[in-house]
Amino acid sequence: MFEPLKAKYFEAPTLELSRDLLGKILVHEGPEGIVAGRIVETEAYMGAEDRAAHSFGNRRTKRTEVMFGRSGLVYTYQMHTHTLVNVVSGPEDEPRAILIRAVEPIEGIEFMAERRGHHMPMKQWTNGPGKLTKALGITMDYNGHHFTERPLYIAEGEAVHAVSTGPRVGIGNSQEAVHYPYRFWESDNPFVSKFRP
DNA sequence: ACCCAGATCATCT
DNA sequence: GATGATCTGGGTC
Repeated sequence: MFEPLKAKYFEAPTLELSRDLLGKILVHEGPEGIVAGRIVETEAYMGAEDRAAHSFGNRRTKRTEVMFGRSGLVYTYQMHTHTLVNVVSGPEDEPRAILIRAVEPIEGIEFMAERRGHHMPMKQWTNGPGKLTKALGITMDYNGHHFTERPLYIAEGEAVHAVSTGPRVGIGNSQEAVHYPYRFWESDNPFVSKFRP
């Protein structure tokens, strides 16, 4: 089946890792069974110097604390009623993270359908950061977990065909950071999220 | 295009 | 202790 990647994998520079995570498999071995999705969209948040990052200016709160830890840790946070999941990146005390914005359903289709609602077309199950956490059953309980460990981990996958880059989504008030090309997605993949105008 | 659900945090009072 | 903003999604208009 799927095997977790080693901790060393997550030590790559943040932008490189954001690009490389495309095609990898996000796996959750939940109580009901295995659900997995192929990562097709990510966004890098570059820590102290990035106005769009929670950790801008090394802001350290209960929420951002895990971003200061070692690479490969799970950073989850709530956006209104939704949970969003990030991969912590960079050495300790460099509070960088990569937001997983979209995945392509691979395994456990029936569990995803159940959690997202059978009336919804498959394309809309996981094409957004709040949607994929719900589809895969990822909750705030995983904050501080490590992506090399079951039951929530990242595994080797199928290489991406082509990668596009562009500005990040939904960071309107972040001044100069608004235009940084820190969003990565697999070109023409139908499970990539819609840009928010 | 708007509305609202409501966790977390900064910035008030 | 209250308010306003946010890395969003679903429903409705």
